[in-house]
Amino acid sequence: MSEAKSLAARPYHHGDLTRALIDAARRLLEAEGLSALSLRAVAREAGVSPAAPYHHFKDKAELLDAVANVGWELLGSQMSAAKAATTGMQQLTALGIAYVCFARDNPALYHVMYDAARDREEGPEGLQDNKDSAYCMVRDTMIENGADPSQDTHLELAGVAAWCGAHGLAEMASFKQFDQLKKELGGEQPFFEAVLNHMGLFPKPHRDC
Amino acid sequence: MSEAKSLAARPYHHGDLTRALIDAARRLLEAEGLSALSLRAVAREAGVSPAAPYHHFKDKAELLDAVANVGWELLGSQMSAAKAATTGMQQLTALGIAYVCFARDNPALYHVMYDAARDREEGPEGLQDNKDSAYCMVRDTMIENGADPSQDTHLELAGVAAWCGAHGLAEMASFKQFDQLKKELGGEQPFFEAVLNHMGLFPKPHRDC
DNA sequence: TTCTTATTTGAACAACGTTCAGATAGGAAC
DNA sequence: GTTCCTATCTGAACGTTGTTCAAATAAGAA
Repeated sequence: MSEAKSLAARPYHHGDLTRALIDAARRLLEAEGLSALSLRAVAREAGVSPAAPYHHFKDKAELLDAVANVGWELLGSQMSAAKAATTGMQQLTALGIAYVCFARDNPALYHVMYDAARDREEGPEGLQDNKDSAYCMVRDTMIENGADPSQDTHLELAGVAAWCGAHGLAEMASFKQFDQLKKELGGEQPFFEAVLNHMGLFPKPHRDC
Repeated sequence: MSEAKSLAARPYHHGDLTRALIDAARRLLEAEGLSALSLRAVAREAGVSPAAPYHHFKDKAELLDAVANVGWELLGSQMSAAKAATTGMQQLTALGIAYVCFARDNPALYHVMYDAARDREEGPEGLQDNKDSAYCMVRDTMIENGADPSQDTHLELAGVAAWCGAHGLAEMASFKQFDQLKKELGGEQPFFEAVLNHMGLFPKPHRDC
C-alpha cells in the first residue's frame, strides 16, 4: 500500500496528482478507517510533501468532498447494476439491498459521503439532479412500477421515506445488537430485506388497507 | 460561557471535575459544534489545565462516551414525557416525533451519541437493557397497543424498522432538499409525521392488507 | 532560448492529544 | 495537631496534525 515506493523515481511533476490523492485517500480510508485519514498521511501515501495537496485542493475538506463524490458515483453504478439484474417490483428491493450492501462493504467511504453533506447542511451533492443518482433511480423505478407521477407529493414522500429508511438501516446494520435477529431471519440479506419491507420502500398498491 | 471566570477563585481541587468536564463539553458542543470540540478546549472551558482531564477520563473518547450517555438519558426522558402526554396509538407517533425533534434540537450531541456507538461497533450502550431506553419504550408501547408479544420476531422487526427509520430521518431532516416538501405538508412536524407514518413505525393492525 | 506559469518542496506556526515528573491539598492514622 | 498517604492538578514536553509561505523546479509558450 504505497504509491511512493512502487514509483520510486517519480518525476518532479506528478502528472495527475489530483487523481492520485483521491485514490490514496480511498486506500487509506478502507485500510485504516476515517480517524486515521490525515492530509499528511494521504500526501505520504501518494509520495509527495505535506504541502503538495494544497495546489489541488483548497482544504482537507475539499479533498474529502472529492472522495465523497467518487463514492456517490460508485454507489450509483452498483445500484444501477442491481436494478438491471431484476425486473418489476423486485427492482425496488434490489435497489434497497444494493444501497445497504454498499454501506456495509465501504463503511468508511459511506461515512465520508454523509459527513461532507451534513457539514454543508444540504443533502449530498449530485443526488437529485443527476439522472444516475440513487434518489432519482428509486423515484424512476417507483413510477415504472405503477406509482402515480401526478400524485407528486405522495410519490416524493415515498422516496424520502425509502431514502431515510435505507440510510438508517445502513448505519446501524453493523450493530451487534441485531446479530440474534439476523440469525432468526436466516442471514444478513434476509434481515435487510425484512427491515426494508417493513418500511416504506414500496409505494402502497391500494388505498389504506 | 466559561466556568473559568465565574468561579475565578476556585480551590486547587475542583470538587467534581468529572461532572464539570461533561457539562463544559456539552456547552462547547452546542455552541461551536463537534469539530471544535478539543479536549484542550473543554479543559479551558472548565478552567483547568490540559492535563487535568486525564485523571477523570482515560481518553478523549472516554469523555465523549460520558457525554453520549448523558445524551441518551436526556433523549429517554424527553420521549418518556411525550408518551405520557398522549394515549393509545398516538403514543407511537409521539415517540417518533420526540426522537426526531431531539436530534433536530441537539444535532451535535446526537452525532456524538452515534459516533461513540459506531466506533465500538455495538449499538448505543444502555439502549436495550435499560427500561427507560428509547428502544424499550417503543417496544413496550407497541405491546400496550395491541402488538402480539408472542410473535417475537415480528415484533422485534417492527422495533428495528422504527428505530432505523427514525434515525435516518433524524440525520437527514436538516437537508435543504426537503424544504419544498416540508412546505407542501404544512411545516416540519407534519413532515416528520408523514415520513414516519410511511415507514414501519406502527405495527400493521391486520394481516397484509 | 527565454520567459511565464503551474507544481512541488522544506521550513515554519499554532493547535491538538497525550505523558510525566513534580507541586498541592484533603483525609486517615497516630 | 502533626505526619503521612493518596487523589488531584499543573507546567513542560513530545510527536502529530492542518495550513501557509518563500524558494526551487519543471513544462510549455513566445
